[in-house]
Amino acid sequence: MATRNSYTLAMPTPDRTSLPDIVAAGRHILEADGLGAVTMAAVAARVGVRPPSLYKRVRDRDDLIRLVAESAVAEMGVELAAAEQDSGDPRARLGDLIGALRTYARTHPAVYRLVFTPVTEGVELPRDLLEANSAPLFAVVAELAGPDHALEAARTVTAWATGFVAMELNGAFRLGGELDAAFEYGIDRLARAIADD
Amino acid sequence: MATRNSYTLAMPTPDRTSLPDIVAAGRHILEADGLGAVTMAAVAARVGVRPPSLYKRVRDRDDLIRLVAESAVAEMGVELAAAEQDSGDPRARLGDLIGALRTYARTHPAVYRLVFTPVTEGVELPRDLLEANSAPLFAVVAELAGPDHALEAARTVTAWATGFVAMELNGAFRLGGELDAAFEYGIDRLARAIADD
DNA sequence: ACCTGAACACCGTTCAAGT
DNA sequence: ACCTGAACACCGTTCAAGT
Repeated sequence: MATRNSYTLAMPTPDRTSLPDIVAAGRHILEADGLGAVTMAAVAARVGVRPPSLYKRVRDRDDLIRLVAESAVAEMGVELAAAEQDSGDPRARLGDLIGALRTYARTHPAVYRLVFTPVTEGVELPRDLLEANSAPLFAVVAELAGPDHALEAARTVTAWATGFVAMELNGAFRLGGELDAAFEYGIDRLARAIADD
Repeated sequence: MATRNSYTLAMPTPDRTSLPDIVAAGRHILEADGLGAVTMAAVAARVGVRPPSLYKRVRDRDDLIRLVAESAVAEMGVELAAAEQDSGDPRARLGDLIGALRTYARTHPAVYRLVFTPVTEGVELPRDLLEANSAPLFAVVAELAGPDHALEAARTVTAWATGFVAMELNGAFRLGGELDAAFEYGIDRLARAIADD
Protein backbone atom coordinates (compact mmCIF):
# COMPACT_ATOMS: atom_id res chain seq x y z
CA MET A 1 0.00 0.00 0.00
CA ALA A 2 2.48 2.63 -1.07
CA THR A 3 -0.13 5.35 -0.99
CA ARG A 4 -0.25 8.98 0.01
CA ASN A 5 1.15 8.38 3.46
CA SER A 6 4.26 6.53 2.51
CA TYR A 7 4.79 9.03 -0.26
CA THR A 8 4.55 12.23 1.75
CA LEU A 9 6.53 10.71 4.62
CA ALA A 10 9.32 9.42 2.43
CA MET A 11 12.43 11.33 3.35
CA PRO A 12 14.66 12.11 0.40
CA THR A 13 17.67 11.76 2.66
CA PRO A 14 17.37 10.17 6.07
CA ASP A 15 18.81 11.95 9.10
CA ARG A 16 22.42 10.97 9.44
CA THR A 17 22.91 12.63 12.80
CA SER A 18 21.03 14.41 15.57
CA LEU A 19 21.46 17.34 17.92
CA PRO A 20 22.27 15.12 20.91
CA ASP A 21 24.87 13.30 18.84
CA ILE A 22 26.45 16.58 17.81
CA VAL A 23 26.56 17.89 21.36
CA ALA A 24 28.03 14.61 22.60
CA ALA A 25 30.69 14.77 19.91
CA GLY A 26 31.56 18.32 20.95
CA ARG A 27 31.76 17.21 24.59
CA HIS A 28 34.06 14.34 23.69
CA ILE A 29 36.44 16.45 21.63
CA LEU A 30 36.44 19.16 24.29
CA GLU A 31 37.47 16.73 27.01
CA ALA A 32 39.99 14.95 24.84
CA ASP A 33 41.72 17.83 23.08
CA GLY A 34 40.51 21.12 24.51
CA LEU A 35 38.23 23.87 23.33
CA GLY A 36 40.38 24.87 20.36
CA ALA A 37 39.97 21.39 18.92
CA VAL A 38 36.19 21.68 18.89
CA THR A 39 35.96 22.81 15.28
CA MET A 40 32.95 22.36 13.06
CA ALA A 41 35.05 20.07 10.89
CA ALA A 42 36.11 17.88 13.83
CA VAL A 43 32.57 17.61 15.19
CA ALA A 44 31.16 16.87 11.75
CA ALA A 45 33.74 14.17 11.13
CA ARG A 46 32.93 12.56 14.48
CA VAL A 47 29.22 12.33 13.75
CA GLY A 48 29.84 11.22 10.15
CA VAL A 49 28.63 14.24 8.27
CA ARG A 50 30.08 17.23 6.38
CA PRO A 51 30.53 20.54 8.22
CA PRO A 52 27.72 22.43 6.45
CA SER A 53 25.20 19.89 7.69
CA LEU A 54 25.76 20.95 11.29
CA TYR A 55 24.10 24.26 10.52
CA LYS A 56 20.79 22.43 10.20
CA ARG A 57 20.87 21.77 13.98
CA VAL A 58 22.95 24.57 15.51
CA ARG A 59 23.04 28.24 14.62
CA ASP A 60 26.81 28.51 14.68
CA ARG A 61 29.85 27.34 16.62
CA ASP A 62 29.07 29.53 19.63
CA ASP A 63 25.66 27.95 19.81
CA LEU A 64 27.20 24.48 19.76
CA ILE A 65 29.70 25.40 22.49
CA ARG A 66 26.86 26.79 24.59
CA LEU A 67 24.92 23.55 24.25
CA VAL A 68 27.99 21.60 25.31
CA ALA A 69 28.35 23.84 28.35
CA GLU A 70 24.70 23.35 29.23
CA SER A 71 24.96 19.60 29.08
CA ALA A 72 28.02 19.77 31.30
CA VAL A 73 26.29 21.97 33.85
CA ALA A 74 23.43 19.51 34.02
CA GLU A 75 25.84 16.65 34.59
CA MET A 76 27.68 18.54 37.30
CA GLY A 77 24.40 19.24 39.01
CA VAL A 78 23.68 15.55 39.21
CA GLU A 79 27.06 14.82 40.77
CA LEU A 80 26.72 17.62 43.30
CA ALA A 81 23.28 16.42 44.30
CA ALA A 82 24.64 12.88 44.65
CA ALA A 83 27.49 14.08 46.88
CA GLU A 84 25.01 15.57 49.27
CA GLN A 85 23.14 12.31 49.72
CA ASP A 86 25.75 11.11 52.18
CA SER A 87 24.44 13.50 54.72
CA GLY A 88 26.08 14.25 58.03
CA ASP A 89 26.44 17.47 59.94
CA PRO A 90 26.40 20.67 57.86
CA ARG A 91 30.16 21.11 58.06
CA ALA A 92 30.72 17.64 56.62
CA ARG A 93 28.14 18.14 53.92
CA LEU A 94 29.80 21.40 52.93
CA GLY A 95 33.08 19.56 52.52
CA ASP A 96 31.40 16.83 50.49
CA LEU A 97 29.76 19.33 48.16
CA ILE A 98 32.85 21.36 47.45
CA GLY A 99 34.91 18.19 47.29
CA ALA A 100 32.58 16.95 44.56
CA LEU A 101 33.09 20.18 42.64
CA ARG A 102 36.83 19.74 42.97
CA THR A 103 36.64 16.15 41.82
CA TYR A 104 34.61 17.13 38.80
CA ALA A 105 37.16 19.78 37.87
CA ARG A 106 40.01 17.30 38.11
CA THR A 107 38.28 14.63 36.06
CA HIS A 108 36.86 17.02 33.44
CA PRO A 109 39.22 20.00 33.41
CA ALA A 110 38.37 21.37 29.96
CA VAL A 111 34.63 21.02 30.55
CA TYR A 112 34.91 22.62 33.99
CA ARG A 113 36.82 25.55 32.56
CA LEU A 114 34.26 26.03 29.82
CA VAL A 115 31.47 26.23 32.36
CA PHE A 116 33.25 28.56 34.77
CA THR A 117 34.88 30.96 32.36
CA PRO A 118 32.66 32.72 29.85
CA VAL A 119 34.03 31.74 26.48
CA THR A 120 32.08 34.31 24.54
CA GLU A 121 30.89 37.61 25.87
CA GLY A 122 27.21 37.37 24.98
CA VAL A 123 26.59 33.71 25.73
CA GLU A 124 24.67 33.02 28.93
CA LEU A 125 23.76 29.78 30.60
CA PRO A 126 20.11 29.35 31.52
CA ARG A 127 19.47 30.85 34.91
CA ASP A 128 17.38 28.04 36.30
CA LEU A 129 20.06 25.48 35.53
CA LEU A 130 22.65 27.44 37.47
CA GLU A 131 20.24 27.98 40.32
CA ALA A 132 19.50 24.29 40.52
CA ASN A 133 23.22 23.59 40.75
CA SER A 134 23.90 26.06 43.52
CA ALA A 135 20.82 25.14 45.52
CA PRO A 136 22.41 22.38 47.63
CA LEU A 137 25.33 24.55 48.60
CA PHE A 138 23.04 27.43 49.35
CA ALA A 139 20.99 25.22 51.65
CA VAL A 140 23.98 23.97 53.63
CA VAL A 141 25.40 27.46 53.97
CA ALA A 142 22.06 28.75 55.21
CA GLU A 143 22.15 26.09 57.89
CA LEU A 144 25.60 27.18 58.97
CA ALA A 145 25.25 30.94 58.71
CA GLY A 146 21.62 31.40 59.55
CA PRO A 147 19.03 32.98 57.25
CA ASP A 148 20.14 36.57 57.85
CA HIS A 149 23.56 36.19 56.30
CA ALA A 150 22.77 33.28 53.98
CA LEU A 151 23.33 35.21 50.76
CA GLU A 152 26.61 36.85 51.73
CA ALA A 153 27.86 33.63 53.29
CA ALA A 154 26.99 31.61 50.19
CA ARG A 155 28.83 34.12 48.06
CA THR A 156 31.86 33.95 50.28
CA VAL A 157 31.96 30.17 50.20
CA THR A 158 31.28 29.98 46.46
CA ALA A 159 33.97 32.53 45.69
CA TRP A 160 36.50 30.63 47.75
CA ALA A 161 35.55 27.26 46.30
CA THR A 162 35.62 28.31 42.65
CA GLY A 163 38.78 30.33 43.25
CA PHE A 164 40.53 27.41 44.90
CA VAL A 165 39.52 24.95 42.20
CA ALA A 166 40.50 27.35 39.43
CA MET A 167 43.92 27.93 40.97
CA GLU A 168 44.49 24.23 41.42
CA LEU A 169 43.40 23.56 37.86
CA ASN A 170 45.65 26.26 36.48
CA GLY A 171 48.64 25.23 38.54
CA ALA A 172 48.59 28.60 40.27
CA PHE A 173 49.60 27.15 43.64
CA ARG A 174 53.30 27.34 43.03
CA LEU A 175 54.79 27.21 46.48
CA GLY A 176 54.50 23.50 47.12
CA GLY A 177 52.94 22.12 50.27
CA GLU A 178 49.99 19.84 50.58
CA LEU A 179 47.10 21.00 48.44
CA ASP A 180 44.69 18.67 50.20
CA ALA A 181 45.74 20.18 53.51
CA ALA A 182 45.19 23.68 52.14
CA PHE A 183 41.76 22.58 50.97
CA GLU A 184 40.83 21.17 54.38
CA TYR A 185 42.22 24.23 56.11
CA GLY A 186 40.16 26.48 53.84
CA ILE A 187 36.91 24.56 54.30
CA ASP A 188 37.43 24.50 58.02
CA ARG A 189 38.11 28.21 58.37
CA LEU A 190 35.31 29.14 56.01
CA ALA A 191 32.79 27.00 57.83
CA ARG A 192 33.74 28.57 61.14
CA ALA A 193 33.95 32.06 59.65
CA ILE A 194 30.40 32.09 58.32
CA ALA A 195 29.01 30.35 61.40
CA ASP A 196 30.54 32.54 64.06
CA ASP A 197 28.73 35.65 64.90
CA MET B 1 83.57 60.85 5.00
CA ALA B 2 81.16 58.26 3.74
CA THR B 3 83.64 55.51 4.39
CA ARG B 4 83.52 51.97 5.68
CA ASN B 5 81.57 52.88 8.79
CA SER B 6 78.68 54.66 7.20
CA TYR B 7 78.57 51.96 4.57
CA THR B 8 78.45 48.92 6.84
CA LEU B 9 76.05 50.65 9.22
CA ALA B 10 73.66 51.75 6.50
CA MET B 11 70.44 49.88 7.06
CA PRO B 12 68.69 48.86 3.87
CA THR B 13 65.33 49.37 5.57
CA PRO B 14 65.05 51.24 8.85
CA ASP B 15 63.06 49.69 11.70
CA ARG B 16 59.45 50.67 11.32
CA THR B 17 58.33 49.27 14.64
CA SER B 18 59.67 47.72 17.84
CA LEU B 19 58.78 44.97 20.30
CA PRO B 20 57.46 47.41 22.92
CA ASP B 21 55.29 49.06 20.27
CA ILE B 22 53.91 45.70 19.23
CA VAL B 23 53.15 44.65 22.80
CA ALA B 24 51.51 48.01 23.49
CA ALA B 25 49.37 47.63 20.38
CA GLY B 26 48.30 44.18 21.53
CA ARG B 27 47.45 45.54 24.97
CA HIS B 28 45.37 48.32 23.46
CA ILE B 29 43.40 46.05 21.16
CA LEU B 30 42.88 43.54 23.98
CA GLU B 31 41.41 46.15 26.28
CA ALA B 32 39.33 47.75 23.56
CA ASP B 33 37.92 44.74 21.73
CA GLY B 34 38.82 41.57 23.59
CA LEU B 35 41.27 38.75 23.05
CA GLY B 36 39.70 37.54 19.83
CA ALA B 37 40.37 40.91 18.23
CA VAL B 38 44.09 40.62 18.90
CA THR B 39 44.97 39.23 15.48
CA MET B 40 48.33 39.52 13.82
CA ALA B 41 46.68 41.64 11.14
CA ALA B 42 45.13 44.05 13.66
CA VAL B 43 48.36 44.44 15.62
CA ALA B 44 50.38 44.91 12.45
CA ALA B 45 47.98 47.55 11.17
CA ARG B 46 48.17 49.41 14.47
CA VAL B 47 51.97 49.60 14.41
CA GLY B 48 52.01 50.43 10.70
CA VAL B 49 53.51 47.27 9.30
CA ARG B 50 52.42 44.15 7.42
CA PRO B 51 51.60 41.00 9.39
CA PRO B 52 54.66 38.98 8.32
CA SER B 53 56.96 41.64 9.78
CA LEU B 54 55.73 40.86 13.29
CA TYR B 55 57.47 37.50 13.10
CA LYS B 56 60.82 39.32 13.24
CA ARG B 57 60.05 40.25 16.88
CA VAL B 58 57.70 37.56 18.22
CA ARG B 59 57.76 33.84 17.58
CA ASP B 60 54.02 33.56 16.97
CA ARG B 61 50.69 34.86 18.25
CA ASP B 62 50.89 32.90 21.51
CA ASP B 63 54.24 34.53 22.18
CA LEU B 64 52.76 37.97 21.61
CA ILE B 65 49.81 37.24 23.89
CA ARG B 66 52.21 36.02 26.56
CA LEU B 67 54.20 39.25 26.34
CA VAL B 68 51.00 41.25 26.69
CA ALA B 69 50.08 39.23 29.77
CA GLU B 70 53.51 39.80 31.25
CA SER B 71 53.31 43.55 30.78
CA ALA B 72 49.88 43.51 32.42
CA VAL B 73 51.13 41.51 35.39
CA ALA B 74 53.93 44.00 35.90
CA GLU B 75 51.47 46.87 35.82
CA MET B 76 49.15 45.14 38.28
CA GLY B 77 52.08 44.61 40.60
CA VAL B 78 52.76 48.32 40.65
CA GLU B 79 49.16 49.11 41.53
CA LEU B 80 49.03 46.51 44.27
CA ALA B 81 52.24 47.82 45.79
CA ALA B 82 50.86 51.35 45.64
CA ALA B 83 47.66 50.28 47.39
CA GLU B 84 49.65 48.96 50.29
CA GLN B 85 51.43 52.28 50.85
CA ASP B 86 48.43 53.65 52.71
CA SER B 87 49.26 51.45 55.62
CA GLY B 88 47.04 50.92 58.61
CA ASP B 89 46.34 47.83 60.64
CA PRO B 90 46.75 44.50 58.82
CA ARG B 91 43.00 44.05 58.40
CA ALA B 92 42.71 47.41 56.63
CA ARG B 93 45.73 46.74 54.47
CA LEU B 94 44.27 43.40 53.44
CA GLY B 95 41.11 45.20 52.32
CA ASP B 96 43.16 47.78 50.43
CA LEU B 97 45.18 45.15 48.62
CA ILE B 98 42.25 43.04 47.51
CA GLY B 99 40.27 46.17 46.76
CA ALA B 100 43.06 47.23 44.40
CA LEU B 101 42.87 43.86 42.67
CA ARG B 102 39.15 44.30 42.30
CA THR B 103 39.55 47.80 40.93
CA TYR B 104 42.09 46.61 38.40
CA ALA B 105 39.73 43.88 37.23
CA ARG B 106 36.90 46.36 36.79
CA THR B 107 38.99 48.88 34.88
CA HIS B 108 40.83 46.33 32.73
CA PRO B 109 38.51 43.34 32.49
CA ALA B 110 39.96 41.74 29.37
CA VAL B 111 43.52 42.16 30.59
CA TYR B 112 42.62 40.80 34.03
CA ARG B 113 40.98 37.77 32.50
CA LEU B 114 43.98 37.10 30.31
CA VAL B 115 46.28 37.11 33.32
CA PHE B 116 44.09 34.94 35.53
CA THR B 117 42.89 32.37 33.05
CA PRO B 118 45.52 30.45 31.12
CA VAL B 119 44.77 31.17 27.49
CA THR B 120 47.05 28.46 26.14
CA GLU B 121 47.96 25.30 27.91
CA GLY B 122 51.72 25.48 27.67
CA VAL B 123 52.22 29.20 28.25
CA GLU B 124 53.54 30.12 31.69
CA LEU B 125 54.14 33.51 33.23
CA PRO B 126 57.58 34.01 34.77
CA ARG B 127 57.59 32.77 38.31
CA ASP B 128 59.43 35.72 39.84
CA LEU B 129 56.93 38.19 38.42
CA LEU B 130 54.03 36.34 40.00
CA GLU B 131 55.88 36.02 43.27
CA ALA B 132 56.60 39.73 43.35
CA ASN B 133 52.91 40.40 42.84
CA SER B 134 51.72 38.13 45.62
CA ALA B 135 54.41 39.22 48.07
CA PRO B 136 52.46 42.12 49.65
CA LEU B 137 49.40 39.98 50.23
CA PHE B 138 51.51 37.19 51.58
CA ALA B 139 53.14 39.57 54.05
CA VAL B 140 49.84 40.92 55.36
CA VAL B 141 48.37 37.47 55.70
CA ALA B 142 51.42 36.28 57.59
CA GLU B 143 50.87 39.13 60.03
CA LEU B 144 47.27 38.09 60.54
CA ALA B 145 47.65 34.32 60.61
CA GLY B 146 51.07 33.94 62.15
CA PRO B 147 54.02 32.23 60.45
CA ASP B 148 52.80 28.69 61.10
CA HIS B 149 49.72 28.95 58.93
CA ALA B 150 50.92 31.69 56.59
CA LEU B 151 50.95 29.52 53.47
CA GLU B 152 47.53 27.93 53.94
CA ALA B 153 46.04 31.24 55.02
CA ALA B 154 47.47 33.04 52.00
CA ARG B 155 46.01 30.37 49.76
CA THR B 156 42.63 30.68 51.37
CA VAL B 157 42.59 34.44 51.00
CA THR B 158 43.92 34.38 47.44
CA ALA B 159 41.40 31.75 46.39
CA TRP B 160 38.54 33.78 47.83
CA ALA B 161 39.77 37.06 46.33
CA THR B 162 40.34 35.74 42.82
CA GLY B 163 37.13 33.76 42.97
CA PHE B 164 35.11 36.76 44.07
CA VAL B 165 36.61 39.03 41.42
CA ALA B 166 36.14 36.43 38.70
CA MET B 167 32.49 35.93 39.64
CA GLU B 168 31.86 39.65 39.72
CA LEU B 169 33.58 40.07 36.37
CA ASN B 170 31.61 37.27 34.81
CA GLY B 171 28.30 38.41 36.22
CA ALA B 172 28.01 35.18 38.16
CA PHE B 173 26.40 36.86 41.18
CA ARG B 174 22.89 36.63 39.91
CA LEU B 175 20.80 36.98 43.03
CA GLY B 176 20.99 40.73 43.46
CA GLY B 177 21.98 42.34 46.73
CA GLU B 178 24.83 44.67 47.42
CA LEU B 179 28.05 43.36 45.93
CA ASP B 180 30.13 45.83 47.91
CA ALA B 181 28.48 44.55 51.06
CA ALA B 182 29.26 40.97 50.08
CA PHE B 183 32.85 42.00 49.47
CA GLU B 184 33.15 43.67 52.87
CA TYR B 185 31.47 40.71 54.55
CA GLY B 186 33.89 38.33 52.86
CA ILE B 187 37.01 40.31 53.75
CA ASP B 188 35.82 40.61 57.29
CA ARG B 189 35.06 36.94 57.77
CA LEU B 190 38.23 35.86 56.03
CA ALA B 191 40.41 38.14 58.12
CA ARG B 192 38.86 36.79 61.29
CA ALA B 193 38.92 33.22 60.04
CA ILE B 194 42.63 33.11 59.38
CA ALA B 195 43.46 35.07 62.54
CA ASP B 196 41.44 33.02 64.98
CA ASP B 197 43.05 30.01 66.39
C1' DA C 1 14.11 17.85 4.32
C1' DC C 2 18.57 16.94 5.04
C1' DC C 3 23.12 16.53 2.83
C1' DT C 4 26.90 18.01 -0.08
C1' DG C 5 30.69 20.41 -2.92
C1' DA C 6 32.09 24.72 -4.09
C1' DA C 7 33.04 29.11 -2.75
C1' DC C 8 34.15 33.15 0.32
C1' DA C 9 36.24 35.82 3.92
C1' DC C 10 39.43 35.54 7.46
C1' DC C 11 43.24 33.85 10.11
C1' DG C 12 48.20 32.38 11.35
C1' DT C 13 52.37 31.46 9.21
C1' DT C 14 56.21 30.75 5.73
C1' DC C 15 59.28 32.25 2.28
C1' DA C 16 61.49 34.11 -1.62
C1' DA C 17 62.35 38.53 -3.29
C1' DG C 18 62.97 43.34 -2.61
C1' DT C 19 65.72 47.41 -0.53
C1' DA D 1 68.48 43.46 8.37
C1' DC D 2 63.97 44.44 8.17
C1' DC D 3 59.91 44.64 5.15
C1' DT D 4 56.72 42.91 1.71
C1' DG D 5 53.48 40.28 -1.59
C1' DA D 6 52.32 35.87 -2.66
C1' DA D 7 51.10 31.60 -1.19
C1' DC D 8 49.41 27.80 1.92
C1' DA D 9 46.68 25.41 5.28
C1' DC D 10 42.91 25.92 8.15
C1' DC D 11 38.67 27.78 9.94
C1' DG D 12 33.58 29.32 10.11
C1' DT D 13 29.87 30.03 7.18
C1' DT D 14 26.74 30.43 3.01
C1' DC D 15 24.34 28.64 -0.82
C1' DA D 16 22.88 26.47 -4.88
C1' DA D 17 22.32 21.91 -6.35
C1' DG D 18 21.53 17.19 -5.43
C1' DT D 19 18.45 13.30 -3.58
